Amino acid sequence: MSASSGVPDGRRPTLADVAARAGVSTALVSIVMREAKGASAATRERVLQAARDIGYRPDARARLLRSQRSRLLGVQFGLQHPFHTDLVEGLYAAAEPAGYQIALSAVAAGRGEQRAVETLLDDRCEALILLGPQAPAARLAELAGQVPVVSVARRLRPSIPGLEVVRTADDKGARQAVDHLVELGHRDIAHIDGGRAPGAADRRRGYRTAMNRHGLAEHIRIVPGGLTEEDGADAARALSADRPRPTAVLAFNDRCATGVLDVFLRCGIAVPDDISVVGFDDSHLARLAHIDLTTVGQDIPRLAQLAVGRAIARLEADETADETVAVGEQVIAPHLVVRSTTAPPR
Amino acid sequence: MSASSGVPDGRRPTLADVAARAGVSTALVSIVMREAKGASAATRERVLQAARDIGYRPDARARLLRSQRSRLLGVQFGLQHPFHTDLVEGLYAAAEPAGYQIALSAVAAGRGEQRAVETLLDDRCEALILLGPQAPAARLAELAGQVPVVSVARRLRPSIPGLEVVRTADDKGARQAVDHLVELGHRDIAHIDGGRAPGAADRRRGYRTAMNRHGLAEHIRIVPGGLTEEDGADAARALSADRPRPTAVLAFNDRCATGVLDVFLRCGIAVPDDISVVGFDDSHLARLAHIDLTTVGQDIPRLAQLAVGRAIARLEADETADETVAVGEQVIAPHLVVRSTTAPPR
DNA sequence: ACATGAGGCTAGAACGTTTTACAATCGACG
DNA sequence: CGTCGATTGTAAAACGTTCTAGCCTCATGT
Repeated sequence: MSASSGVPDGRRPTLADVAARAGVSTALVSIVMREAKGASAATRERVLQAARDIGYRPDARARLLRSQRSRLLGVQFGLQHPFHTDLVEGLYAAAEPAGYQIALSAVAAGRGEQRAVETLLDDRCEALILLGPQAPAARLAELAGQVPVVSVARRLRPSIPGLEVVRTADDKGARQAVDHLVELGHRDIAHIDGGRAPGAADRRRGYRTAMNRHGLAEHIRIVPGGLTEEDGADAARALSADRPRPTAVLAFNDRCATGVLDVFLRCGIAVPDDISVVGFDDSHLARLAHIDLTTVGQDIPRLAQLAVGRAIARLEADETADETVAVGEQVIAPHLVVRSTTAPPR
Repeated sequence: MSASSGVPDGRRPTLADVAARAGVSTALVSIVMREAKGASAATRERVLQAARDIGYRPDARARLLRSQRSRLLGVQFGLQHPFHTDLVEGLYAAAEPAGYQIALSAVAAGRGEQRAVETLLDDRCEALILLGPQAPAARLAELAGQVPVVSVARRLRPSIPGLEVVRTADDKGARQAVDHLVELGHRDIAHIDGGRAPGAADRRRGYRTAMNRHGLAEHIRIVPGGLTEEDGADAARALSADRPRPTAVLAFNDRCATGVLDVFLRCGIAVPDDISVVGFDDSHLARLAHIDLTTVGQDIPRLAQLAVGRAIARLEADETADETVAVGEQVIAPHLVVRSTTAPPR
């Protein structure tokens, strides 16, 4: 029996209710609500008052069912990846001022990318922003055929039409990490890789070329890893049994590095005294003082800004049939953040 | 020029397209797509084939514009709270088998609860599941007047109609933590509280009564804190200057505890040798071996399951005008998880 | 032979918006 | 004094579904 809403029955108030109360047509109410021109200041105020009175809120679904534009950007992200949640925060910040909404769809245990993307598509998102997508390139190409797609942090053949890539120069990042370690005096530097994860191939390559460049070819050691703490832990266990043990490790990402730190800690291997550890991403995780991880920083706000920018550019271009948007790929530079998990070898 | 879609122009295929191709009415296609009864096996197959041919996917917006039920549960969560992301994972797992969809709306820097809830409402969610909402009770009551609301982890006057509460027995949790510390031999136990955060009052009270019960009334010390690492760090700095310094600290939650650990670490105060630290939530964070925090565990999958269950119960009850759902509040027991940040005092 | 009922299907009206096309009013200008 | 162009407003047709009512057809029971 809550009388907070102005309509008698339980229904949510609609345009028609507002129109009736203000004594105008629904079309006019629509004009006022959209802040379009075509209404006098006086009626505008009268309509707004009526809307306030009965607690009217436009129905987003109906609205975008009618108007072709939904101004909705679908975002797929990994719930448990700090790097992704940081990115999402940036995406909100970039999209809302530009007049676009974000629709979130999480990838989690029991909910794969396929499912995540499907729900976004069903919601009629105009473009898809995929954070570190793992789907096969063919699948992404297929998607890009239906709707503009921005892949963040995953490199892809730039020739796929309708597909934009925004990413950090992963190879360069790995190189920076190796340079830093070499500068500290390390020679035996291992890399725990990310397997087939987005960016893994580039980081692997960056590591390899940097090692070669420093004349450390024979010390190249790549341990299979992954992108979770568990993957890092497994790799670290393998590594700590190796002889000679490397004096430094570059992990695929911060989560992986955290797993590495854990294992070393429990085995009594001191970081950074016995071994140095470098992560990748500079997510929230790395900044926790208890972890305080030296890591390769990605410029997260920038990545988010660019991703939204590319998606929107694509949309507005499609609208005007303007073909001058063929950028395809934006690569931005990483920068090393030195914290306390790296030091000269003993 | 991508011919992947079966319709000539760029349009997304609709019911009508499928109907035309299969040579039936749109109503029948609708019946088939919804797996409703009223179509023969033969035509059913023919329609499905046509749908596949042209790559038809139902339009979620149009669908729920028409059908009164949207089967959509709106979830408000804090992007940066591991406890929340863990919960969201559980919510997906609970909702999808029940035939409900989850719509996510994040609270983040620059995007408050008000905004988060508004977008959910605009999307015509049938019910709202709010994770640790901080909004004033009056606001929540107002919301609950419009739509069933489930508050997770935030206690509220159970008398508010349309509002369900699912939470952990926070007071009991705090008591368990204090009991554990007392058992280890601690007497001087401080509490860094959560201020006005959800659950903070109960945890404060639980701490206080437990201390009293153990005859440690004069050692009660409550330091103002909050729910982020920064809040914990500030409190820890204050605490480490105090004389006598407490031998144990119960922090408001895991994030706060992490901040505490950081500061102690940097000040050269050893945990658990010089001081024991207990967190709250048992989120991902606490389990990171580098942190390995003794904490009060909340049964996250259970909380999620119950939250979805209550929301759905409410909806189905409203539907049948059945008034037997007045549960209002579900409180579930916490359990202490002992890890490596607690030990007997020196 | 005739009602009865069930299965299979369709026409057409919703749902709550936006959009298009057009009508009325009014001041100004020739 | 008629005509023009703004301005302010409206009626009605979309948008892509679901839902209600009802129409066939055919088998069944009497």
